[in-house]
Amino acid sequence: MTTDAFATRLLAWFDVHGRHDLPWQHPRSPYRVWLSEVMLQQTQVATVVPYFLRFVDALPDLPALAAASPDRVLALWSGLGYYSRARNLQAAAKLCLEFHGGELPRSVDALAALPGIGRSTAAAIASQSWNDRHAILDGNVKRVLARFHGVDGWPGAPAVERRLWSFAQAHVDDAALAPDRLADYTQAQMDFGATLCTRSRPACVDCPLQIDCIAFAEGRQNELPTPRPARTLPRRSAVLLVLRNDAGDVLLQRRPPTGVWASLWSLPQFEDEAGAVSWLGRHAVDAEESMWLDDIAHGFSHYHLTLRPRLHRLAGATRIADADSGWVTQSDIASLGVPAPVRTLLNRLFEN
DNA sequence: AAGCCGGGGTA
DNA sequence: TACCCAGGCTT
Repeated sequence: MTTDAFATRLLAWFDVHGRHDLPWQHPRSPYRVWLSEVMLQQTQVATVVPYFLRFVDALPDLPALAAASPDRVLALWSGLGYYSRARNLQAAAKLCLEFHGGELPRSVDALAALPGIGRSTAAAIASQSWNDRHAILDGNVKRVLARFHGVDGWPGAPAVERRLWSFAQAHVDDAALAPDRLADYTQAQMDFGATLCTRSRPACVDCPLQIDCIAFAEGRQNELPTPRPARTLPRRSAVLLVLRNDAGDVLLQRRPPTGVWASLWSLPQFEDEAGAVSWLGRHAVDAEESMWLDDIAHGFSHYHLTLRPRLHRLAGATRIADADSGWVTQSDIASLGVPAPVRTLLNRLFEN
């Protein structure tokens, strides 16, 4: 199983072609590795880099993260998506302060017991922070192993995923993989999948694993890994109320603690126009002027959403703010967690 | 096992 | 448009 020298060939490739200047590598601390790994869940490197730099500048260590207000953390996450990652991140920081002396725990099992850290992320943190010998299995590794070992079937299927984990474990257990190179090996797998063994048009001519790669031998590198089974996503629509008062401020509401965009600040949202009209009537809102703005198309992983914003300019003093809503200025919005399409809409609004 | 949870890059 | 990405949590 390990005679293919998978790990050592990958490391030799990494020394020449790997990425050695990512921001979380300099300096490389457990806190920065952890933050980067969570940000990188289902999110590409180029997207993460500016968010990572802003986050560590604002909250440079674990105690600072634990002590920050939840709204501050969500604001720093705003635009990255999957906001439960941010909530879990802070919850984990508080657990570390309470149970682990203010640091990340030193074992993968204790890491994986923290919210937001699963098996692969725990292994990535431990190997990169302390050179611990643990296998990772992220999207990159799944693709590389599916090709190298010729594994058929969608990697998201549990049976396929179990096979891929066993291959990943066998490679990391290779005695030829030096104990001081586990951090590099983890990074090498990610870099290899992200830059050479890419989803489309992999650079097989430059591949150090080519002679043992089953997909290449069978000419199936463009067919593996097997794509996810097709699914047609449902379409939904919603009406957003853009209320502006005399001062030009906009009314934002905190969203419910569960569901999409949980606990973020957004515009009042309704299933349809009737719901919006009813809400306006209940709050005795008297619009001086109103108009429909351009629709916003927004895609989620499980449905498509069309947002239909309706602008109302309100006359006179309107008192509809409470603990979960308030009138905000353009500069207020910068410090709040706001869904990306709503932030785009508000930025356009304030420019006019 | 399947559904939920964002946003952006890419072909 | 459709798919994928340094996944994990909930049911």
